[in-house]
Amino acid sequence: MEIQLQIKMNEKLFLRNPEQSELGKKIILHSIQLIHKKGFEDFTFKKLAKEMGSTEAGIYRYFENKHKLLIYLTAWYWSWLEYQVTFHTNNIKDSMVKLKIVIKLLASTVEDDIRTDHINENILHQIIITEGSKTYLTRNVSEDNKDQLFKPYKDLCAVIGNMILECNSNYKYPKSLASTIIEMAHFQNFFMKNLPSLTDFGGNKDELEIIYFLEDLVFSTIHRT
Amino acid sequence: MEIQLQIKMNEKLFLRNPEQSELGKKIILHSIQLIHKKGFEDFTFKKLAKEMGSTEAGIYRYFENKHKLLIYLTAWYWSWLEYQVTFHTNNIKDSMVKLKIVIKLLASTVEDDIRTDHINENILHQIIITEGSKTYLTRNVSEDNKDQLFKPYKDLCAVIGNMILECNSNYKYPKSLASTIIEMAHFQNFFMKNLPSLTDFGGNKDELEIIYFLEDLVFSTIHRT
DNA sequence: TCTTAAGGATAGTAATGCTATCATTGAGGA
DNA sequence: TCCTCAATGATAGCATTACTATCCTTAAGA
Repeated sequence: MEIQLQIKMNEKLFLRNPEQSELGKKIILHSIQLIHKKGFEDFTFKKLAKEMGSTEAGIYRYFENKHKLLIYLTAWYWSWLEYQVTFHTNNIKDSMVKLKIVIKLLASTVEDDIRTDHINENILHQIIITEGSKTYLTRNVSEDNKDQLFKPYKDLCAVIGNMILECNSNYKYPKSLASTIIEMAHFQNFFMKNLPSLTDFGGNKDELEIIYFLEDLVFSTIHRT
Repeated sequence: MEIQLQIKMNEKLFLRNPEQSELGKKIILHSIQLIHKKGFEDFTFKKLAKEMGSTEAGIYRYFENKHKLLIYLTAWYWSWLEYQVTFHTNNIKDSMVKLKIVIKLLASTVEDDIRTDHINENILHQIIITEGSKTYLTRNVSEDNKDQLFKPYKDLCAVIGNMILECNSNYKYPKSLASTIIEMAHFQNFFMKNLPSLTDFGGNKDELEIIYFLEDLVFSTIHRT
């Protein structure tokens, strides 16, 4: 069987839905490649247009500006990841096991999901690590938040928060711990690769270490005696 | 007695030392105000020049670009904070007490240090919360890191890591836990104010809650049974 | 056949991110 | 006292960025 994965995105994220045209999908495909190649600061719609063999104006018909495009990609990523979490924890009773699966999904190298043509999840994951927090660390957070642009991130955080509560319904900070896990899965990865003295993973640069660190952190915290 | 506080900054952070002239100090003073007011993305040297009643070219004689200026301010902040940590934990034997002091210093509203004329630490702290991670989340991390631009941050992380080891020399991830504390002191604060559903601090917006969360996290992790 | 929406082509404009040049001033040295 | 030189101010200029607007072509659908 051949399955295509479609994620329904918030309409406020775009001017025209990029999933519904060839040009739109090309924008997504090439923007992921180009942001990864140049970094978000050095990425422009003009360069993207050139890379795609299209025009700047054409891209502006889909996305208001490059920041909205980044929010789109990030929102897509978190939605996709929540789906992964749901799928991989399905039918599992033990909440600790579920949490371990989540940590692994958050902190591991992602493999490209072939059910999504124009999105390379592996590269997208790397982008989210470096650029993800820039989506909300702005003057516009509140406004963007009112438009629900961060809903996928908040939903995932809620899902993880609930798993934490299933492990220990007396734990007082499930949501803060959930956002800590999510952020740290990415930051420790970034630090490991770029500022290794901020971590204990030194030269070996093994993602497994991050998983162990996070598991230790989470389970000692929620199973406090 | 009247004491002035001077922090010696890495020479690579500037073209001309802003501490050593009136114009330089004005740049620091007004850049803190303006970044706080407009956010880093919307902050430009032209606007800063206008605000200061100086010229764009004049500012470029001190700082290569606005990103370097942000790194300067951030590096200054972390140096100042390490000094605060050293000062407030001086003569204290109990490592747990020391760690609690650090957490409090990291997560509390900072008061303006009158020993530094041209720097408002309270506002600077708010800037670091929102803009701090943008200093390293770039394509240039490795290069900037080679120039030692992040040394104050890494030094503080090392200090905290050592305190963690003093509490429990068997704990395996002192540095990662230290960077987690530092980052989360800021992120949870940002979330509390802007994306509260990512935290458990809801409407009350009390920094004390963040301190309790971090203390619980740290001490259950390092005192795991 | 007519309509219309999507996309290509091109132009234009204000702001940004610089660099360069020249004049002024004021402090310190000869 | 004069000279020098570094710091600053004033102004200009230029490539790029971040858009917006217009016009044209094409292909699908009613």
